[in-house]
Amino acid sequence: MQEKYEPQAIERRWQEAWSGERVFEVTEDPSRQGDTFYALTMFPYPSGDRLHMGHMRTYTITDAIARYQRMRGRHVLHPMGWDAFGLPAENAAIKRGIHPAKWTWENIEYIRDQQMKRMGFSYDWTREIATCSPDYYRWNQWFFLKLYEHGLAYRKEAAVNWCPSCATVLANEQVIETRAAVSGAERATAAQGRCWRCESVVEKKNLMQWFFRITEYADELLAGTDELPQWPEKVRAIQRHWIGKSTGAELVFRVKGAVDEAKGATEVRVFTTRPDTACGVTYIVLAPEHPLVRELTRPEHREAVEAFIGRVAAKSEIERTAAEGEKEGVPIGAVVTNPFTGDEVPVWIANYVLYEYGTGAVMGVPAHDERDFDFARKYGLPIRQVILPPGDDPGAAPAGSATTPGGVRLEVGQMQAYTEPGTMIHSGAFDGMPSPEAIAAMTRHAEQHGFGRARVTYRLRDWLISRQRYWGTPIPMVHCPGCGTVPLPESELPLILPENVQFTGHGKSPLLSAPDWVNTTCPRCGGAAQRETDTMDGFMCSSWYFMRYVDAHNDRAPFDPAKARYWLPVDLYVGGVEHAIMHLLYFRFFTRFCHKLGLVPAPEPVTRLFTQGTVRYNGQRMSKSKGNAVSPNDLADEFGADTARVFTLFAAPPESDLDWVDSGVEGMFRFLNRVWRNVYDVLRQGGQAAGPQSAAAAKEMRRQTHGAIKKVTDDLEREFSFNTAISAIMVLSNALGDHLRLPAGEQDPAAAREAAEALVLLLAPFAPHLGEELWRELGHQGFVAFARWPVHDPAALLTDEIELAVQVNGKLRSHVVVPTAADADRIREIVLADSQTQAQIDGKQVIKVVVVPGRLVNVVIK
RNA sequence: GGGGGAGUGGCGGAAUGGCAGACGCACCUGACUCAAAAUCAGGCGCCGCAAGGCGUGGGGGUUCAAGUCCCCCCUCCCCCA
Repeated sequence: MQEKYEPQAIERRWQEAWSGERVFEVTEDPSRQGDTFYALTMFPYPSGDRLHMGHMRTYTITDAIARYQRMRGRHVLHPMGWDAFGLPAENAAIKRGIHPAKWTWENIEYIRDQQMKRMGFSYDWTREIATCSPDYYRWNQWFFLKLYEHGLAYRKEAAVNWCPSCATVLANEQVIETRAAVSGAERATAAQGRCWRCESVVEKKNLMQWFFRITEYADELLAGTDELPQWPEKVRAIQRHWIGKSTGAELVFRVKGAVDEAKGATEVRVFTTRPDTACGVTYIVLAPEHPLVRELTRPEHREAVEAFIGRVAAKSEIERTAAEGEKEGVPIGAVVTNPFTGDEVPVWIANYVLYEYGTGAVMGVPAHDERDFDFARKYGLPIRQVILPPGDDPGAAPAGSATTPGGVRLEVGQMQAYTEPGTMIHSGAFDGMPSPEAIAAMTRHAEQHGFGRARVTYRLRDWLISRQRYWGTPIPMVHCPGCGTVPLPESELPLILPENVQFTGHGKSPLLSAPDWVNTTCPRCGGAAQRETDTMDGFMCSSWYFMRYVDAHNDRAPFDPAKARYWLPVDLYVGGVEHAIMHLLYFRFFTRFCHKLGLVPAPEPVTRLFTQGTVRYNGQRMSKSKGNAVSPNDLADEFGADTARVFTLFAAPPESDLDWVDSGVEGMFRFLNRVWRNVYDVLRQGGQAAGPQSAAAAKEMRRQTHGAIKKVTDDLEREFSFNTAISAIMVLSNALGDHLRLPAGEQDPAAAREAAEALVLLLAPFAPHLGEELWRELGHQGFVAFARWPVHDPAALLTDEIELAVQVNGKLRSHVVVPTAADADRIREIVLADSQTQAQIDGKQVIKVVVVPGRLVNVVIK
C-alpha cells in the first residue's frame, strides 16, 4: 500500500471502475420488489454558468443516502437528467448567435462529464434524460393531449402576467415579490409583482392562452398536504396557503332600478367568508375589471370610473392587494339592496378587489373588516356595527358613537374594526346569537329565500402554461378556420421544434418566423390550418420527469406502469425550498392526474421531501453572478472530490445554510489523510499477535468501534445528521490513531483491524473513492459500495466500571467511579462516602438522593 | 398582520429534561527542524493568582435537575398578505 494519500489518481480509477463494470445500473428485479429505494435530486438546468458547490451539496446529500441504502441491501434507483428547456438558452441565441440546442447540449456534456462524474455520484447514467430531446418532450405533448381529453387543458382570453424583459407570459406562481425592491425609501414601489427569473416588474396583458385546470384538484391537493408526514411542515404550510381555501357564502344583492331587467344586469353576487356580518354592509365593491361595471355605471360617474380603471389596470395583483398599499376607489352611481335588511347601499369599484378571486365582488363591512374600515374612513362611508365583542353591553352602543339613519355611525377616529367572534346585534332575527353560529344560520336563511348559497373559493388559479418563446415543447394543437382548435392525433407525435427560426425576443413566438412549420393541414378536415405557436412552460417537463426515469427509453409510452409500480413513489426527494409552490405543486397535480389514469401506484409523488440549505461564501449565497462560486473542479484538482463531499456534509446540518470556509476544507483533507495513515499503519502491523498487556486497550478499541457504528447508523436512520455522523467517524479515527501509538506490547492488531474496517465502511457513503481504495487494500474483492453496512455488537459497549457525575443541589461537585452493575443503593453508598461530596454536604441534612442510572447522582441537602 | 423557523465560545456547530460547548476551524504552547511547512503532544467559554463564581437573546415559572418544558418580551431569517 502506498504511504501517501493521493486522491486524484484514486478517484479517476474508481470512477472508471464503477462505470466500466456498470455497478450503479439497475433493472427491475421481481425478487427485490418492496425492497427498493428511489433517491432523487431535483434535476439541474444545464446553464452556461456550470455548477458550483452550492449545487453539488444537494447531489452529495442524495448520493450519501443512496449509497447508505445500497449498503443496507436496498435496490437503489438513483438517476440524473437535465431540465433543458428554458429562456437562458434562447437568450444565448439572441446574444451570441448560438442555436439553443447546441448551447444546451454543450452545457449538458460539460456538466455531466467534467463536473458530476468527477464528484463520484452513484448515478445510473443509462436512465439519463434531457427534456429538450424529442424522445422526452413528445410525452409532454402526449400528456397535454391527455389533459385536453379530460377537459383539464383549455384556452381562454385572460388578463395574464407579462414579463416585458422575458417577453413572455408567466404563471401566477412565477410572479414573486422580491426583497431587493423593499428598502426603506422604495416603500411605494415595494409591493410589485416581479418575474421569478429576471425580477422585472410584471405587467398585465389580455391574451388568449392555454391553461391547465389545476383548480379542479384544489381540494385533493389541499387534503393531500395532511398525508405527507415526511414533508417539511414549512412546505406543506406554503402549499396550503397557496391553495387558499375559503369557506363562506355567495350572496345576491339586487340592483335598484336596473337599467334593463331583461338583460340580466339586475343583481350583484358577492363572495364573503363572513356572512354573519351581512347586516353591517354599508357598500358593495366590484373589481374594476368586473363586466357589470360597464352596465351599472351611471352616466354622471362614467368619466371618473373610466379614469380610475385606467390607473388600476396596469398594476399587479400583489401591488393592489398589499396591506400597506393605499386603498382607492370611486362610486359608480348604482345602488343595491341588502337582502337581509332591505337597506340600500351604494356600489363602488376599488383597487383592492380582484376579479379573478371569488365572484370579483365583495361586500363592505367596515365595522368588522380592517380593509373595509380603512376604505370607509377614507371615503366617509357609514360604519354599522353588527357584532358585539364579548363582555360589551348589548343594550348600549359603544362609547363615542352617534346614531345615523341606516345604522350606528361610530366615531371612527377612536375605533377600529372588530374582526373577532361576538354576539349578533342590529341583525333582526339573528340578534343575540353567537356570531360563529350566525354564519351557518344566515347562509341557510339566504338559501331558503333564494338570495344566496354556501360556497367555497380558492386562491389557487389555473396554471397558465403558454409561453411566447421558442425553446420549449410545442403545443400539439392546430387552429383551423373551419373546425376551430383541433388536437394533433397521437400518431403525429412528436411535433418537432423547427430549427430555423428568428430569435428576436420581441414578444411574439419565434415559431411564427417558420411559416413552413406553422402552416399545416387540419387533422380533422384536411383544410389549410395553422399550428399553435406558443410553447409549454418548462415546469411541464419537471412535473413528471421522475416517472420517466423508471423507463427512460420507452418509445411507445411515457413509461411502463409496471415499472412505475416497481419503483414509485420516490422514497427521498432532495431540493431547494424555493420550489415549494411552483414545481412541487405542479408535480403533485400531475401525479394525481396520472394516478387517476392508472399510470402510477400512488397519488403523491414523493414519500419524503428534504429541503437543503443554501451554500454561502463570503457572506452571500454562492452564485456565479455574485462572483463567489467555488468550483468543484478546482477542489477536485487540489484536494479530491472526497474532501469536497465530506466537508460539505460536515460543515452544517444539511437543512441549514452552510458557510463555505476554505480552511475548513483543508481540515477535512487532513482528516482523510489521517484515515489513510491509520489504515496504512494497521496493514503494516497486520498479522502480529496481540501484545501481552493488550487486553484493556483491545476492549477500549472495540468499545470505540461499536460505539461509532451505532452512532453513525442512528444519525443516518433518524435524521440526516451527516455532520454528527462524520464527527463520530472522526472520533473513531482518533481512537484508532491513539491505539496505534501505544507501545507494541499494549496493542491488539485484531481490534485495530476491526476498527479500520468499520472506519472504511462508515466513511464509504461520504468519501466513496477513498472507501473503495482502502477496502481493496484491506483485502476485500468486491466494491465497498455494495459491502454490508456494519452492525454494532451491544456487548462491546459494556464496561465494568462507569463514571458518574455527582451534583449537590443541582450543581456539579464531584465524580465517582462505580461498578456498572451497582444498583441505586450501592451507588448512593459510594457517593455519600466520596470525600469531595462529603465536604459539600458539610454536616447538613441529606433530604434525597436522585440516582440517574449511567449518568449522574444528585444529592439534595438542606 | 398571519404562518414557518432560528438566537449556544473568536467561527461552523454538539447535547432522548441529567456533567453545556462533542467534532472541526482559528488561535496559543511544546516536540521534531538550520529554518519553515507538514506531522505529533498539549491547551483553548467568561471573570479570577487561586479557591471559586458566572454562563445557551432578556424576564418570570415548573422540577431534585432546564439550552431543552410553560408564560411574557426582544432580535433576526423565510413564506404569504
